Amino acid sequence: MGQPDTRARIQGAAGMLFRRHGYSATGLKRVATEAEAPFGSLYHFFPGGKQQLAEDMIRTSGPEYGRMVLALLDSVPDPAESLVHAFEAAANDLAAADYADACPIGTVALEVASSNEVLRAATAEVFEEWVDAAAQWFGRWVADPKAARSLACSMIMMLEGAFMLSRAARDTEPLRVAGRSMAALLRTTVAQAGED
Amino acid sequence: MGQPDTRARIQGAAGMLFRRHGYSATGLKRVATEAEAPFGSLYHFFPGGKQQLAEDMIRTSGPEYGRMVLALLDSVPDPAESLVHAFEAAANDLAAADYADACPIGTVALEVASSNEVLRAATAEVFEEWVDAAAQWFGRWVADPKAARSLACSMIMMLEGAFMLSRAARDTEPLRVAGRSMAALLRTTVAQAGED
DNA sequence: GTCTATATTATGATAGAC
DNA sequence: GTCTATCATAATATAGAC
Repeated sequence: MGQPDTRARIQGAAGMLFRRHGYSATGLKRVATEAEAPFGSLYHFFPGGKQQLAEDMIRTSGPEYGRMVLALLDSVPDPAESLVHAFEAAANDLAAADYADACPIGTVALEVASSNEVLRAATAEVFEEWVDAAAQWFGRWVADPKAARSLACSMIMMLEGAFMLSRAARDTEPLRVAGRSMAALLRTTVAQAGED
Repeated sequence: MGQPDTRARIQGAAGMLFRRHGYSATGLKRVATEAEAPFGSLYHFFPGGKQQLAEDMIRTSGPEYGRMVLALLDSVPDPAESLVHAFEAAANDLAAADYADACPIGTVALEVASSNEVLRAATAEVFEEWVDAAAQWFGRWVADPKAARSLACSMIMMLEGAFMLSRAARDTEPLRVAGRSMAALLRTTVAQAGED
């Protein structure tokens, strides 16, 4: 390695561009420029070209992002309050990034769902991992595994949908609404279980 | 008009491709081919090129789709049950379309959010219209306008997020979970208002 | 209004000197 | 491993015959 990790810079630039503009709109020339790397290095480190670069991003940034979101979920003792705080943190981050950087794989996931089987499968696996991890977290307050998994899946969906609406409107309100709705959903699930 | 509405065929083909593959991945050559229209006709009817074609799609298919979804929400007297049925209908439609045709503007909305101000604003206006219309519907069962609007926004977000996960996994389960969660959210909101 | 041909630029990808 | 030049192709867009 001559430069301080050319490969990492390429990965970083690709991840940023895929996240902001999606798969199709991201050109490899632009990736090389943004990474301050010669174009040839891109194919040296990623012989599979654009698809390999995207799959690498999905399988690296995806799990990382999942861990980051899950880590936000223990900010306070009350889980419902934690949900509100986590979505508020996401809202603040999104606004600070000028509504550019939301979910690293969401845009790509929709783009490739019907056109690239390799990348579709990669995004599906990441979503599945997120739901599994979140279901474990909800399991700490909801005894029924099916109920915990339903909450987990709902949280991921609400987050993705909230990112879409917040980015489109350039307004954090959808994300804040999503957090309050998830808190209400958790509270009512816990209360309902207590009745049995 | 010589052929039975060349313009409409171009609109239809563009809408289908934008919906399935997004904005960047949709080529105008392919649009013309799919529409069985000569390439020149495309620029004859849409001098603004790709962007005009996309904006037209967003402002036409967007409101149409909103009305279609809202119309599903009165299938049965109980509103919570209606929500479950509406999401189930969306799930069945998506599976029948081989997970290709979900929300007509969702993919485009994420793609253009940080790169095309005209199209971003168009998607934002459509989402706003949807939330307004849904808030009116929820208002029939929830007296507080803020609560009704919160439910409406949550429903749209949950639907968009569910489309993303269902398309990625090629599985209708996320959409069905979303419907049940929205039903629970409505029920708890109605119950909570009754306590006051 | 219809349709073909083409201009121009960008894309993903490769070859090969160093 | 680095970097440049270039390939082949496809993109958006336009010109102009009919």
